Amino acid sequence: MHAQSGFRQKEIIKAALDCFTEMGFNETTMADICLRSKASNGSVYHHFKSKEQLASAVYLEGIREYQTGLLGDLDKEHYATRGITAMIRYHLNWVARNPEWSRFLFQRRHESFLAVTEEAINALNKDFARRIENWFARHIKAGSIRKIPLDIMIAVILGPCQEYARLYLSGKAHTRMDEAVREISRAAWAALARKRNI
Amino acid sequence: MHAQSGFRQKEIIKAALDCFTEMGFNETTMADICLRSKASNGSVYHHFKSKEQLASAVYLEGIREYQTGLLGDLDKEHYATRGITAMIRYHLNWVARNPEWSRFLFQRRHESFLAVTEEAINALNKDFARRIENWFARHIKAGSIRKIPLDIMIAVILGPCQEYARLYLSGKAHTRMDEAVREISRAAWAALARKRNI
DNA sequence: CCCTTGACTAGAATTATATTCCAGATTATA
DNA sequence: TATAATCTGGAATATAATTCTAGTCAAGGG
Repeated sequence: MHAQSGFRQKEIIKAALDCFTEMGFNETTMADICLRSKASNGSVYHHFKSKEQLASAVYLEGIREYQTGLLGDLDKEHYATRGITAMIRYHLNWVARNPEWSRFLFQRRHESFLAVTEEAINALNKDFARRIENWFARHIKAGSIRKIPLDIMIAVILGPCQEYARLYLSGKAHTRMDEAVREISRAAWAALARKRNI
Repeated sequence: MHAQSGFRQKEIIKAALDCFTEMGFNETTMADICLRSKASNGSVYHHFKSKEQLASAVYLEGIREYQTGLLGDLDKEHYATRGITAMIRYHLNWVARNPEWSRFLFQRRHESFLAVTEEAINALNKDFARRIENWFARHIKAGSIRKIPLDIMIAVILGPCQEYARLYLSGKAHTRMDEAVREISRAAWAALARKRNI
């Protein structure tokens, strides 16, 4: 192998992410990515068949990291309240720790370039959704969470996180993150709890 | 004037939005826009100095329409509960009625091309934010809504709308929209009400 | 009525950038 | 070591944005 197999590939993905965060997706040229990754044009195109596919690869790398971590944290929690808080905390912490990935993942979510890796992304999402769904089903059955359609559930829990994260990433959030976790968790729990609650 | 002043301009904006929705921003070429709007290359560049600026104009047109409508609905409501429901209903209805604008506005929100019209956008947003802020301040003062930082408030109300809208627009929402309005309103109210509530 | 001006339109020329191509280098393996 | 597979470099090509030049058209002043 040259150095390590996959080494170049990772270098290029890293460089691409850096460029995308610094200058935006449309603005970064392949030449920028070559320069930053110290790989030649030919090399980049050997590993990724287009700018779009490279962007997809960046996306995939990020989403995988995010999802596995979230599921890890969630599975540790057996009480509904704590599980929901854990999700919210995980999401916001992840954003704080990985601002570049976050920007890319959450803002590029609907880019058409993702079509290139659609199957891979769908596979990831499907498994992720299934496991999240199971967790909720368990708690609805047990009676600790109100019976609400899953899409609404997701909207009520993740929506506020996303919106706060958006503000946070653009420097427009005033509330500290730990307080945001508390407040958003409280809101989510008030909305989802079976019994009356503060 | 040729025909009507500003007529060409509007034609071009309309054509651009159509192209963007059908093929995505990156994928549509200026040639596509010329073809669809029946304007020549030169004409398009006479009215808009770049593809980016054209996209900005599209964005601006949409956001203005959205914001004025929302404020209109909100100002009609004097009870806190009803105001919050009105906001949520307005948002989701707007998305349902204007899927193309919605996709463009909410997905392109962070595109760097917006920098071109930054001042105009900031001016709109600033006024919008001020008026929203006043509405909430009134109700917090009156004691009907818990005292929560504004960014969290926005996150808790608009976040779920956005997330549901995203699912809706990509055809992944299962819950009907009128039910979504009810559920999300209930959730928001549970989270924000000063007194215990269902 | 003619001339000038400014707003607008057309399409060709230019430039920037993504993509393709191919020759050569490096590594793994037989 | 021979050979195939993988990888790299950079030039050549293609595509699409942008600029440029030469107009057309309507309105108003002299």
